[in-house]
Amino acid sequence: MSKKPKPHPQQNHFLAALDPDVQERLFPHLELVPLPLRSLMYESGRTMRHVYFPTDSIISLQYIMENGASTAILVVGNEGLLGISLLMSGQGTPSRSVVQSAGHAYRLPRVKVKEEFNRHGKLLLLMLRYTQALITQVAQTAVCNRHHSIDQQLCRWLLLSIDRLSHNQLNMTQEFIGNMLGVRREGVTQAALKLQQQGVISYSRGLIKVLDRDKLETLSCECYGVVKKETEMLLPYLPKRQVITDVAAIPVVKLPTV
Amino acid sequence: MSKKPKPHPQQNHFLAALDPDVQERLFPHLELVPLPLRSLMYESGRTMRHVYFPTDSIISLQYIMENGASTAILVVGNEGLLGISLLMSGQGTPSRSVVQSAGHAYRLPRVKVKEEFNRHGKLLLLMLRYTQALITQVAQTAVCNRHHSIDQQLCRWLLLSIDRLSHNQLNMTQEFIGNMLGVRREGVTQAALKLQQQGVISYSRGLIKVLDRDKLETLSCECYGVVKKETEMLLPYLPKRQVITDVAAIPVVKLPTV
DNA sequence: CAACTTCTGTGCGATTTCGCACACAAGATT
DNA sequence: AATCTTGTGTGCGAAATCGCACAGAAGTTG
Repeated sequence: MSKKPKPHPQQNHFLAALDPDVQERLFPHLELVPLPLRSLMYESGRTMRHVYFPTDSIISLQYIMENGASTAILVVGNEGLLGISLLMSGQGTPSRSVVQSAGHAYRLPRVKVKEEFNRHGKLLLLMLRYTQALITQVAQTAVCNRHHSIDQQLCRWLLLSIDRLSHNQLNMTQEFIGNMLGVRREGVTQAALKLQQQGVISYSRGLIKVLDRDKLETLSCECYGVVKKETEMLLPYLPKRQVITDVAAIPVVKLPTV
Repeated sequence: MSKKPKPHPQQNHFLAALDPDVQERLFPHLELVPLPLRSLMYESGRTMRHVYFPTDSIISLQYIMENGASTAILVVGNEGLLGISLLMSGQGTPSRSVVQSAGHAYRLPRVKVKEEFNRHGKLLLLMLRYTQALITQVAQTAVCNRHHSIDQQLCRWLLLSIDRLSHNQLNMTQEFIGNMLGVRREGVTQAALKLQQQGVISYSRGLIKVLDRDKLETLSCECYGVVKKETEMLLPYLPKRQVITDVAAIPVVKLPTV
């Protein structure tokens, strides 16, 4: 296969929504980072030096219990960014961030973002709105964990994921999904089987294809809809006033693997 | 019983931590609001015109499902404030806020807070830190809902609540706790019985007394500790530089009951 | 004090999820 | 082709929780 073209920074909606002057200040410091499946972006206790803006990748944020059990509480794709806590307090969070769908992200040094943040312009404004959408997603996860079946939660999870991609395929095993939802792998198998029998998805060895998105929505709990609606209300990144960027000139960085 | 003295604004740690000049600008607009048990502070779809700073009350924030089931995702006491979403986006959230422990709160018109917020001073700084602590609490609730027993969650809930009061008594029925945790009333009864038999709490008809706080902590899941640690790290409201305020001059407001 | 409402205790079968064990299937390795 | 690793399907008893029904206890009201 030949070399694929680099993704453009503007593919990340958050970056795209920044004012041209902000973009002009920040974009010279951009680095492109390929994100292989399952690489570890952040772990509790470590220091994060960059803020990441996914273009065609998905990062999920999970909390890990002392006994190793985990739950994903948030999915970040090209609608947002990873690392708002760096702006809010400078402190890390007691969480872990893992690449859930391989792809790329642009990143900026936390210092540069912080500088721009302190100008109290569009970046601050967008960050606040994104934070509220984030809180909604986390809160709805809490509710969902309490009240809904594995079947419903699987639907929600699949929808949240494909919403953040330009295709309908997901690279994740049932074991992985189990970790994300905080349930047994067998439980995911049962739920996935039902979906496959209904022709909603098909899958094999870690590759899931969504065949009937509409049906998936009807089978999902209301949680997905609530989050989606709130997100769309809070993040209407409408007029993309783009700064022309020479993508080729942006350096590419390799992340260390776990 | 004779009239009790008004609580002081500085009893709210957030207000107390503001710089004197900020306090001087804001405090003239303060109103004192008595918060009767179970009064409704906010409901999804309504407009909030004030930001509330509890002094000796607790407000809990819950999400309601279409079928009426609910889960509390956040507890707000004198360490924080209700209404950050007004600052973050101006939009409401799909949640409901209820007074969980009667008492008082000071409130400020959203416009005044927003004005001060836009000065990008201490208020903004504190608000960001508080928001991060809030996210941690919500996220930990999500994890807890997934992985821990009713017994453990009851302990967590009791601890979060009494931490925000100056005494060790809680006014809530088991039915109410059930609504907050999103579990059946009978489940709460079972869990509460165990605690009472171990001498950790005593209760009768909606009045719970915490007798052995230490034991309660050991019986709780790790979620409580994580939230507490993060909160203390993020909100070290250290030097209280107080503006002398004439409490008597602050107007008192009555909230409409549900 | 009688009637009523509210809160708490208890029992039981249904349901969901868990934990574990194991079989099988599809790629990957040699 | 033979073997190994990884991912998926299945069966079972155990545990937690649910939904419901009802009884009794503690206040409240008339």
